[in-house]
Amino acid sequence: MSDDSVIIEKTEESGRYPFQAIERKWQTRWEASQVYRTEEGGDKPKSYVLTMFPYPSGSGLHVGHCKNYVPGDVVARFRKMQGFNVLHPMGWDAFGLPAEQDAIKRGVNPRSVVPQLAAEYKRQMSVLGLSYDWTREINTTDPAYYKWNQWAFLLLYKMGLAYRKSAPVNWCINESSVLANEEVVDGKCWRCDGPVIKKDLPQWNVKTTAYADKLLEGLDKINWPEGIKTQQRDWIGRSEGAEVDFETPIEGEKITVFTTRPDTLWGATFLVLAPEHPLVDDLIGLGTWEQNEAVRAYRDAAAKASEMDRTAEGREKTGVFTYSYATNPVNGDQIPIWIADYVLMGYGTGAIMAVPAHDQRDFEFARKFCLPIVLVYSDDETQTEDDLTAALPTGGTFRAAFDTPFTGEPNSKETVKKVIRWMETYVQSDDPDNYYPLSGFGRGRIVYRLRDWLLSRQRYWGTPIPMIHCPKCGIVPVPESDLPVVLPDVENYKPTADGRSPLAAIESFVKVKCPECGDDAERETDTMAGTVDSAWYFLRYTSPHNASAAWDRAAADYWMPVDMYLGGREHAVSHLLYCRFFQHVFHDAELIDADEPASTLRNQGMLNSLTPVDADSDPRDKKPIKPDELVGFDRDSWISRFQSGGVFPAERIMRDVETGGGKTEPVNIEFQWLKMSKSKGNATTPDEMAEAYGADALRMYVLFEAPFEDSIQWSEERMTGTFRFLNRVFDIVTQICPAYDPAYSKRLQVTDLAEERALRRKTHQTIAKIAEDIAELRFNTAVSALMIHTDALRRFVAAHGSNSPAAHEAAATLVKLLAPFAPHIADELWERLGHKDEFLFRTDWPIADGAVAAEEEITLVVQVNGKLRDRITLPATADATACEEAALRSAKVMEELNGRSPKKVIVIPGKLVNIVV
RNA sequence: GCCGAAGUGGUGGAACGGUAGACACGCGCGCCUCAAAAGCGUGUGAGGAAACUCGUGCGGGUUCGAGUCCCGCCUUCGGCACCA
Repeated sequence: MSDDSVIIEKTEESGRYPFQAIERKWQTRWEASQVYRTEEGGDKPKSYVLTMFPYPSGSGLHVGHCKNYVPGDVVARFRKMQGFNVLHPMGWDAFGLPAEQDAIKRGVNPRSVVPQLAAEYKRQMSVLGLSYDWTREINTTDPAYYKWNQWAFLLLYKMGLAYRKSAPVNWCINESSVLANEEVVDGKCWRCDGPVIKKDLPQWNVKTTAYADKLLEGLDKINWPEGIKTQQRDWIGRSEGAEVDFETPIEGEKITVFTTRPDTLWGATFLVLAPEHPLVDDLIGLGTWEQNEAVRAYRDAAAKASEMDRTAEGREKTGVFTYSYATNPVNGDQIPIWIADYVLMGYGTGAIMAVPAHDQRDFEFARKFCLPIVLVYSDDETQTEDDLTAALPTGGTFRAAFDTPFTGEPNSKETVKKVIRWMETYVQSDDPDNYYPLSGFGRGRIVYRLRDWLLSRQRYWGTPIPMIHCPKCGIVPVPESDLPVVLPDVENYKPTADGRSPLAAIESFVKVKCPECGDDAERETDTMAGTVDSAWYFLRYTSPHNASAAWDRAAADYWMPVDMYLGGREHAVSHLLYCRFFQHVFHDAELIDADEPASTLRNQGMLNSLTPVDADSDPRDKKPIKPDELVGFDRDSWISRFQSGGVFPAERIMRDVETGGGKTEPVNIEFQWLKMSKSKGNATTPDEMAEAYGADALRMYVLFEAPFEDSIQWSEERMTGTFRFLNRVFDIVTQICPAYDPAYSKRLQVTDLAEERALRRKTHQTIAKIAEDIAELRFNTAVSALMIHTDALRRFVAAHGSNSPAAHEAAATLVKLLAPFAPHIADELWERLGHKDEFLFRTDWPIADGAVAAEEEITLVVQVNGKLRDRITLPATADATACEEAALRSAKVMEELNGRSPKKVIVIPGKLVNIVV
C-alpha cells in the first residue's frame, strides 16, 4: 500500500483542504484492498444494514439519493467499527416499465442498457464513498437472479397460493398495461396519469389474503414506524361481521351479503348488488323488456366508467331497480333488489343489505329513491323514521317492535355478537302465523379489504411466469430443472392488440412441449410485476452467487432478519407488505427461520429543491419548468425576485419536436419546494458537489441539515457549514501531527491542569454521545457533537500547544468518530497521525471511560416560584442538602424572598432547586 | 371525511417534565490584507439605558415547574377515501 502514499499538501492559495486528491486516493485504496468485503463467522454479532435498492434510470444519481444512502452507510460503518459482522449490500431493481418505455422510444434492448446504467450508479456511489460490498451486487434482470423469482412462483403454486383467474383489472389505456390497485392513484395511472378502465383478462394472482391475519399479527413484534404499521393495518382492513343469506325468486339461488351489522337485519329494507355481481344476469328477465334494458345499460355504464368516475368525491348515489325481490330471513318481508356502483364486487360478497336507518350511504340511497326506512335502535319507542335527517350508526337501544330476544339491548358490539350466535343456531318455529327462517341463515365471517396480489403483467421487461398451457393437461408448471425460463430478445416491445405481452408474438418462445404429455403446448406469456423482484432480494444478498438455491440456508439464517432497513415512506403498503408476505410464506415452507424480513424499519425524509413552476397550472400540482426552457434563467436572482415580489412573468421556450426550432410564449413563474428529480430539472449531481466541496462535506451536509426522517430543503450555500468544519478538522489534526505520539494513552494520567481534564471529559462524553446518536439515527446532533468537540480541541491547542497526551487523545478520537460520517478525510488524517496501512473501517470504535467523562462541577439552577433567579457552581459531589443550602444562601434568592419564608423547596440534586413561596 | 406526522429566532434546526434557542446558515463588528476573498475572533429571540419583562400556532388544564403530558381548536404536510 506504500506505493501510492501520495504526499498531499494543503493548497495554500485556496485555503481549502485537498479533498479531491484525498477522496480519489482513498477510494482507490479501498477498492484495491477490498476493505468492504463482508466478513462472516467468528464470535462477532451480526448486523444487516440494508438500504432499499434503486431502479437505475438514465438520469443517474442526484444529491437527493444521498438522503437514502448516506445514513445507511454511517450505520454500517459504525456497526463494523463496533465489532459487528456487517452485511451492507447494494443492487439493481432493473425490471419494469421505465426501462421498457425508454427502449420503445430509443429502439434499444433494455438488456443492453441496464448494465450501463448500473455501472454509472455504481461509479457515483463510489464517489460518495459508500461502503457496499460489491462482490454481492445483484441485478434482478440477470437470469441467475430471476430464475429464483420463477422458483418462488412455483413454490407459491405448489402451496396453492398462486392461481389464475379471469377478472376485471385496472387497465391503463396509455400504457396498455394492467396495474395493481396501488398503482392507481386518483383513478389515474401512477406513472403516466393516464385514464384507467376495467378490463377482463385471465391473470395470475397470489393469495396474499390467506396471510392477512399473519401479516397483521406480525406487525406487533417488529420495530417499524407506527405510521407504516397503521397504513398496513388499514390496507389489510380486517372487518368482523356476518354473512346473511337472502332467498331470491330464482330457484336455488340465494344472495349472500356481508354485513358488520347483522343486528340491524330487521331494518334491512332493500338489497344492493354490485353491477358486476354474477346474479345480475339472472335477475334481468324478470321485468319487462324496457326495465331490463335499463338495468343492462346501468351495468354496462358502470363497467366502462373508470375507477376515478366511480369513486369521485361527494358523488351523488346512482342505482337501478332490478324489479326483483328477496326475502328478509328474519321477518319474511319482500325487499327490492337494486344495483348500484357504490357496492364493490371486490369486497365482501359484492352484495349488501341496506339498512338506511343506521348507515349513511344506505340512508342517502333510500332518500333518493324513496325506499322505506326502518329504525332498529332508537332512544325511545316513540321516535319515528320520518324525523331522520341522517342515519344513526350509533346509540339507542333495540326496539320492542320486532319480537326478538334482543329488545332493549344497547347498540354495541356485544349485541352484534349475540345476534350472530342467534343466527347460526336459529331454528324453524311451529307457529304457522309467524314467518321463521330455516336455521343457519347467517354465520359469522371476517372479511379483509386486502385483495389478492395480481402479479401478471402483459409486458416484455419482466420475469417470465414459468407456466405452460397444454390443450390436454391444462396448466402445467415448468419443471424446476428447466429454470430459468429466459426472457428472449424481442423486436417489438409493445403489447399485442389483444392485450397479451410482446412475448406472445415470438413463436420460438411460445411453442413448447408439454412437460407432462409431451404434446405441443404454449408458454404463459405474462411476466411478473416488478414487486416480485424486491419481495425477497434481501435474502439473495446473503448468498448472491448460490447457483443451486435462491439462498444458502445457513447464510440466510445467520443474517436474517435485516437489522436496519432504510427506505422511503412511499413503499408503505406495496413493497413492504409483499416482502413480509414472501418472508412468511418462506418461513411456513420451512425455508427460513425468520418470519419477518426486517426487525427495524426507518423512513428517511425527502430532499426538496426550490423549483420554478408554472404559476397558472393546477394549484395542487403545479407543473415544474426546466431551467433550460426559460429565457434568461438565473437561479439566484430569480429566487430573490420571487421571494420579494411573488409571481412574475417570463418567457418559456416551446420546442418544436419536428423541426427542432423553438418559439417562446409567456409564462408566470413562481418557486416551490419540490422533491428533487432529474425529470423536474431541479437536480444537482453528487459529482458536481464532490468536485466543489468533496463527498465528505456533502455527506455531512445531508446528515446535519435536518433529522433523518425530515425533509431537507436543498441549499448549496448551507453546505459551506460542514465544508468549513472539515477544513477546521484538517487544520487542527495536521497541526497536531508533528507532536503526535500514537502511544499517547500511556502518558494519560490524572493531571492538575483543569483544561486538560476538561478536554478529556469532552472527548469521552463525545464518544458516548455519537454512539448513542448513530444508533438512534440522530445524525444531525451527532455532527453537532463532533463540531463542539473539534472546537474544544482547537481552543485547547491554541492555549496549551499540541504536546499534551489529552490533545492527542482528543485528535485521534475525533478522527475515529468522524470516520462513519466523512470516511475519506478520516482515513487520510489517521494515516497522517502515523497509523500507516490501516483503514478506520477495520479499527475499533473508541470506548468511553465513564470516570473521565464525569463532570467535576455542576451548575445548579435556582428558581423561585418556577422562575430562574440564579445559577450556582457547585462540586459534582454536592448532595440534596448542600444544593438546598447553597440555593437559600444565594443573594439573588434572598432579595427575591424579601423576608418571606419558603413554603416548599424542590431539590433535584445536581441540577435544580425550586423555592416556592 | 378518516388515519398519520408536525407547528420553536431572519433561516435549517437543539432541548431525560427542570437554564428555551445547542450546532449551523445568514447578518453586524473587529483582526489579518494595499484591497478583496478565504480565515480567525466576537456579537446576534423581542422590548428595555439597565434592573428586568415577554417569548415555542391558539384556548384551557395537570404540575413546585410544560416546547415537552392531558382536553378542545387552527394551520401545514403525507396517506386513505362509498370497504357494507
